[in-house]
Amino acid sequence: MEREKKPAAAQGLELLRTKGYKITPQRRAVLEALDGGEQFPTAQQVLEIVRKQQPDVSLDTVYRNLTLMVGLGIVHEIYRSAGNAYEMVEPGHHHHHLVCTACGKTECIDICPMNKIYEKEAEKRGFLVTGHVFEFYGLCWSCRSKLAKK
Amino acid sequence: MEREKKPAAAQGLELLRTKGYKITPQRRAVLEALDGGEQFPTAQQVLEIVRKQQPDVSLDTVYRNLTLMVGLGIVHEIYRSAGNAYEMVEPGHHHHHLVCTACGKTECIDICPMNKIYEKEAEKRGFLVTGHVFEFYGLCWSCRSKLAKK
DNA sequence: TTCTTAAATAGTAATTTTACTATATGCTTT
DNA sequence: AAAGCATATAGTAAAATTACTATTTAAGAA
Repeated sequence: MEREKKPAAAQGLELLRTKGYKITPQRRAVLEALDGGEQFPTAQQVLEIVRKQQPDVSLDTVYRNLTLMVGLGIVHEIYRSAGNAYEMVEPGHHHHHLVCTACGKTECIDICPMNKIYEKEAEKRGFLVTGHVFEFYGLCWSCRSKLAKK
Repeated sequence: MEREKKPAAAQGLELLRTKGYKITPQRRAVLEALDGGEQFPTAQQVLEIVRKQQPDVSLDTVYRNLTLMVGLGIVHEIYRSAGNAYEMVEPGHHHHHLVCTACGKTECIDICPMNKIYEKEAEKRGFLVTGHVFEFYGLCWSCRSKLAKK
């Protein structure tokens, strides 16, 4: 049964094409893995999903394309001590994350502090802002409970 | 000639002691390396500085202590594609950074968007915020010029 | 000071991420 | 449809980061 293509992956492909990047089966697969699969996969998990369809894809290719897509704003990268996570950027749903430093649990928070003032401040210094990272680190409910019991 | 101890490093040691962590020569050296040496050193660079005084210190020890200090808010970690950078947190000078994705150049920007509203929003979800990351990524003046010339 | 003990370390291994190179392939032009 | 070419890939190597274990050591108690 053919899986329906989600809009975010399609828009990602369109942007790649517009920017002059080639549309390869590997790139399609990476985008589809992010779109269809589980939330916040690591690079390894993306590779595993991709290999179900294309067994010969290399880890290097996954990393190279994730990095490219992060740079283009198609994909969001979440820094975590035990393996970074990736997430498809849903157009019109810009947001950030709560990351538990104990168990790695990651969830969205619909907040963003970015504004023109900040960008102008950077521009004054000759800096062209192409992206930003804003994440909360701390303890999720489950880990707070466990630590309190000690 | 005895080097004068800087206040930030001293406060870091004090916090470690308060929290029950042991004061080891390695921890002193890591703090002094961050305080005295060059700006935004990588873990490798911290190790090199530390080894000038204590040649047998292991890389593991440097990483372990940097991570500990980041968790305690003594040290700030800056995520960069080619090697993360570290910075002593100067009490009373909370700030964030501009990071050039082309050359890695890093500079401070005296801005922070964190506020009570955000923390309360996280608390509603059972999440205890212990830290946050807010960084700008883009191109510095020098790299913008080089890319324009192509 | 000496003793005790939990925490920290050095050394090493494992994992994650990035870099390199020869080959293959998507895209444009013919 | 075929050719040319710059880009992308697989495979591998290198570098950065995290984890593991036996030994050492800082800090409090006797």
